Amino acid sequence: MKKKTGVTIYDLAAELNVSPSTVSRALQNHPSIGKATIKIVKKLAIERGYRLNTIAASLRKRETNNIGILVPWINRPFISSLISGAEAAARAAGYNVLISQSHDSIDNEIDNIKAFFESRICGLIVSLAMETKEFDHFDRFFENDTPIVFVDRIPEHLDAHKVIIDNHAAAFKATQHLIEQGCRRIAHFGGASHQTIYKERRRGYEDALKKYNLPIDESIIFHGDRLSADEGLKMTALLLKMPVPPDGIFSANDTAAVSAIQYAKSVGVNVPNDLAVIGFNNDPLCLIIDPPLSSVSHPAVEMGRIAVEQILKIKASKEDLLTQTITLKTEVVARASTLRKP
Amino acid sequence: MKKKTGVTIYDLAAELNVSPSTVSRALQNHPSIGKATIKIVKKLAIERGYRLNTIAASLRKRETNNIGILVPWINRPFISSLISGAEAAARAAGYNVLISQSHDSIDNEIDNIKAFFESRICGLIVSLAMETKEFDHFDRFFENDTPIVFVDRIPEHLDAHKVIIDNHAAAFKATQHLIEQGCRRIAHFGGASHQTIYKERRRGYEDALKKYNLPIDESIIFHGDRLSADEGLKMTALLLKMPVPPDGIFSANDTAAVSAIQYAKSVGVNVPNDLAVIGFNNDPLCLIIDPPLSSVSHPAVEMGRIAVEQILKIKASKEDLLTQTITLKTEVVARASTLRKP
DNA sequence: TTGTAGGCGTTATCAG
DNA sequence: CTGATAACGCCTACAA
Repeated sequence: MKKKTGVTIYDLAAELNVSPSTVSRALQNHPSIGKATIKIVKKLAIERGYRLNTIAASLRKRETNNIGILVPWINRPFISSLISGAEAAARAAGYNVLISQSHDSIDNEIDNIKAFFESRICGLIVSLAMETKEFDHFDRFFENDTPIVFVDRIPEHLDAHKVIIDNHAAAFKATQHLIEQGCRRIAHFGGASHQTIYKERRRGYEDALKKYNLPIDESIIFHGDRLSADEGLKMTALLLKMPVPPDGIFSANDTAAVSAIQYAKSVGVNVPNDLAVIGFNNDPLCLIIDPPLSSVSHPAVEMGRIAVEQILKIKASKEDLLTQTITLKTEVVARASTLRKP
Repeated sequence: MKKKTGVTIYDLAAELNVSPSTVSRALQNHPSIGKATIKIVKKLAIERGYRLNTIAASLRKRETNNIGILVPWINRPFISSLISGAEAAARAAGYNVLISQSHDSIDNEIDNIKAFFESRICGLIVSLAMETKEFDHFDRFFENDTPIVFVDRIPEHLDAHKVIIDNHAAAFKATQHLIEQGCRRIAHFGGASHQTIYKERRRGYEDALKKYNLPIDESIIFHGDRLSADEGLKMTALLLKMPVPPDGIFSANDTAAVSAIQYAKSVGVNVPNDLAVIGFNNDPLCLIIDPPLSSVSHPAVEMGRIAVEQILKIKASKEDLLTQTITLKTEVVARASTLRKP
């Protein structure tokens, strides 16, 4: 198992009768190297097929050019789109992308963060595990000045760079949309309530109800652990068995919303007329379910791209940048699951 | 931006009055180091919070502990599951996973392979881009003895390690299932016909027809570029406008199959009685569409895991292993889109 | 503008 | 069983 080493800056230096440092500097367009020298060096580098040994450079600089991405699950439409956007942006800038998944477990999250740290990533993008409530495991990166950007599921009270959507506004608009379609008793499927995104979505939901003077009824507000299809079915079953069932559901994700539609159909409840349903994320499955599911668009690919751009920006600036939160736009995508015929 | 260096083997060596080499060897359980020494060294390593600098080790060993995964698209259910399986297995073994996507373009594939090579990955898992017909860009890895494992979309005639499913058998069984449900005129949606998986699926389809003495009719066999939802709609529209439309469709993926159902429903064609539809991959959307889509299960997570295991096995063995093709089992998952009432 | 020299932290090769 | 020494390939004060 021998790896061919390839051409080094020493080889080029020898051939050109200059020192290796000159070659090194020329290759990186160091200002103090003559234009002519730079040109000659680069020309030979190409001719000889020189390739930077990033490992050696990493050792010297004490960091790699790998950006780590930690997410709860890779195989979810929203997340894999986010990764896709991040990967494309990173690669375009000459960085690699390392991925790992917490499976929504805090222990995994801690382990993976540690592994990332030890492999000397040069930047980290994180969407928190459902379980995560403490953030000490990120401290080593802060101490280290390794840029971190939190995306989507973020630590609300941590002073850190973040890329999010306005969950409150999105939820407000989604709920408002249901009200505009005539719903007066709207249930809510939320996620773990310590997670900011779910807390905010619930707040948006409640604020919309308030604005329209509709009562907030705790008995039709649920919080799922995972908002899985299974949970969606169970929650809907509970709702529809109530003496006064709701006439609308705002679900904090699409999976549970789809289940709601499926369950409603199975017991002869008409969607959207008896029960209007709106989800969140605008996953591809919105277009598969019948009737098509209204949802809130989520710019996942863009979020991934911007997170990488933030990492690069932070790295590029010498001083510590003030932490910044970038909020991306979302909109209600109205489809047949909420559009009632007049 | 200063990175804390942390404890090195020199620090441990100094404190224990042994040489750094002894520490290094003790840490890796080198056989020629005394049990006692090993114990002492490891104990101190833990106490002092020593962490291996993988970059330095990589420089010395000329390879990293990063496994690269190149896939067409990350944000597809089947692929993200495959990555998920690979990531979990790699991480459990102490490896990181680098991902990149070709977007089904050969140029991207070549670029990404080059980037992987330059970042000195220690193993590579590849599922080919739709466009790929030549494989020279992998040569550098072969010359280098860096293990490659091809998964799913593989180079048929290249002597290499592969993890696949038996596409011919799967397609045969799927087609047979349609026949058993009474279909006599079965159309086929295939992918790029130079890709082995699609060629094999078509062969399986044709062989099933032959076995049951059904004619093979080229006019109801399509090959999509991407097998997208859009293509699915168009192909179905063509089929249903024929003087003698088919009574069954075997699609080489689920996306196009779902479109077929949607189109059929939109023009009042009953699924499964007028038109039975079966897809491939058993994506989550099979359970969303109404009627639920029959499909062929695809052990994507397992495929990812096994690919990583193969990489590790190849690395572990000193001599060049004979190339091996591992074929995973699939089965027909029959649902309402094909199950006709007697 | 360029060269020199030392070091990043580890591992492999020799000797003992 | 253990130690000294020399790489791995690059970068960066400091010197010239």
